[in-house]
Amino acid sequence: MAQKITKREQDYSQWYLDVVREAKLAEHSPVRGTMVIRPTGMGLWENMRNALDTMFKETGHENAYFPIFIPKSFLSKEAQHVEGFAKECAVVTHSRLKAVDGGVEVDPDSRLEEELIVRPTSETIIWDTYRNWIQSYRDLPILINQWANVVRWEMRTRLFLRTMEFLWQEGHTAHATREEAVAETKQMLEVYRTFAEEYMAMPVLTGVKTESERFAGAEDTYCIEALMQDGKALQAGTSHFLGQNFAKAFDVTFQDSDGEHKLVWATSWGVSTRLIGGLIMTHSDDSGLVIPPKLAPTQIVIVPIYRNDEQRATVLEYGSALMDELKAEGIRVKLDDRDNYKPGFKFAEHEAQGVPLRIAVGPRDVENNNVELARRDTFEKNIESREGLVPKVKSLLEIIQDDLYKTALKRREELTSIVDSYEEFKKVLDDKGGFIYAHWDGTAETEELIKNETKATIRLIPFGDGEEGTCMVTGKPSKKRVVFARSY
RNA sequence: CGGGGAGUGGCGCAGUCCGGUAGCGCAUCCGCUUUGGGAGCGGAGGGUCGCAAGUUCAAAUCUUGUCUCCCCGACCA
Repeated sequence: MAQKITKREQDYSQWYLDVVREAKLAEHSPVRGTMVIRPTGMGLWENMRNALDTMFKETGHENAYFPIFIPKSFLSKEAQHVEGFAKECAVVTHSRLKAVDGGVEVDPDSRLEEELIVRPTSETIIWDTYRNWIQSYRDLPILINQWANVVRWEMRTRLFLRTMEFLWQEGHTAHATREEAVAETKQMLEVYRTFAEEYMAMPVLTGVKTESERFAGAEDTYCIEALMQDGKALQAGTSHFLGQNFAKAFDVTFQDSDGEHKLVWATSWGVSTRLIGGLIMTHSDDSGLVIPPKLAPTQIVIVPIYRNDEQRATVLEYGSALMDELKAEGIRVKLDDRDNYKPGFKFAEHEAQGVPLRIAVGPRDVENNNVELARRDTFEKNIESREGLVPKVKSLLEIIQDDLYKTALKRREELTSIVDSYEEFKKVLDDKGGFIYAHWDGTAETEELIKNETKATIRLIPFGDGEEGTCMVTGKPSKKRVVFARSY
């Protein structure tokens, strides 16, 4: 069997790229750091988007759309925010090209009066808009989400994990009180956690970012943090309590019920196509993509097996009847009736693309009223009776979903360590990787030192109270352990 | 942006050192035989060698510039 996918233990980065390619999720586009998301990848994103969108609606949010172009002056209004994003903004300076012998060049006469920023995130344009929408406490809260593309001029890119243009959702809410905004921030973090666990089958830790890892312009950044198979962490989603920073910068005030004019409290929260990268590195194996049934664009593929036209007709009839029955149950199913590929080839191809369940039907199955069921995640194959197959298959999809989560959780637990000394910390980091719970004195200096010496960062500070101790580096007191890891 | 590697039919590569007008495997198309784990045989199509300049009688090959990708670092979701 030809091996088109590099083995994980041989070269994890190459394996990741091979999986993306063989699963037909995406490919590089001519401009550095940009990608074409292919139908399979987009199908996956659409399923993720639909699930999230439903959850956003259920928590009272509405979708809106704000422009991709932002006046340059807006970016400079919130100091932290500028500092965070200034270095990675694409700027539109001209409005047209002109033809010159055989090609085109930028028309110098078309220089814009005010240059435009291609949004790296939309806080500024949104808060500029909210100012006009908010006058009274009766206008609050504003609970809006948008699905959009954003551009960040990254130095080093990887398909899905970090691209210059990516698709995401950004929620932007406005509230009358601090408490309400904080509650919103936490609620949306919970939405992300639920989505990651229940749909992506990806266990995540939740917590607060340290000051150095915080979103530019936020008072607090909460995050969900996942652990990849190679022991590196991935920030999978963030929810920010923005305090009154943007309200101050954009002068967004409201008259409260007590007659006082007050600054609005804000949140923003987002997840991106980066989640697809996380999904790949959580479940996939050396045969290709593995994706949870709830998100799989195709949940079941039916592969017919035959020796001649007569058998082909019989088997296809049997297979398409089964397909119709599965479709009627709302299952996303395909019948692979291509005649120019052999079954073995199709098996390998659908495995590479991560279809969770395969049903093979051949003349023997038709005769015995059977099918062969094969699980993508475990490669387990069984002959099953055609009678009662549909409910069996439905529950099997649920079992696969569940098993993927359990397997991922077990691996995360195995890759999680608790250490007390810096020596041990370094050893665990190099030998095993993963999440490491350790005491830290709470200073940016110590955090920086650890990062410089070990490349590990504080992924999050867990919520709530923890066991007190002393910092593994400085010996100063620590209120609780924080989570370290090397990360993507 | 610094260090390293690489761009040659759709994909993977050889050819580059030592210039002489492009080849292999897979894929594609046609035909026949096949089909329960990536089919076999026969035939056919497809490349201005990433792009741009330069050197030369002659450039995939030498020189310079530039773009893109991969790995490692600094930055970030």
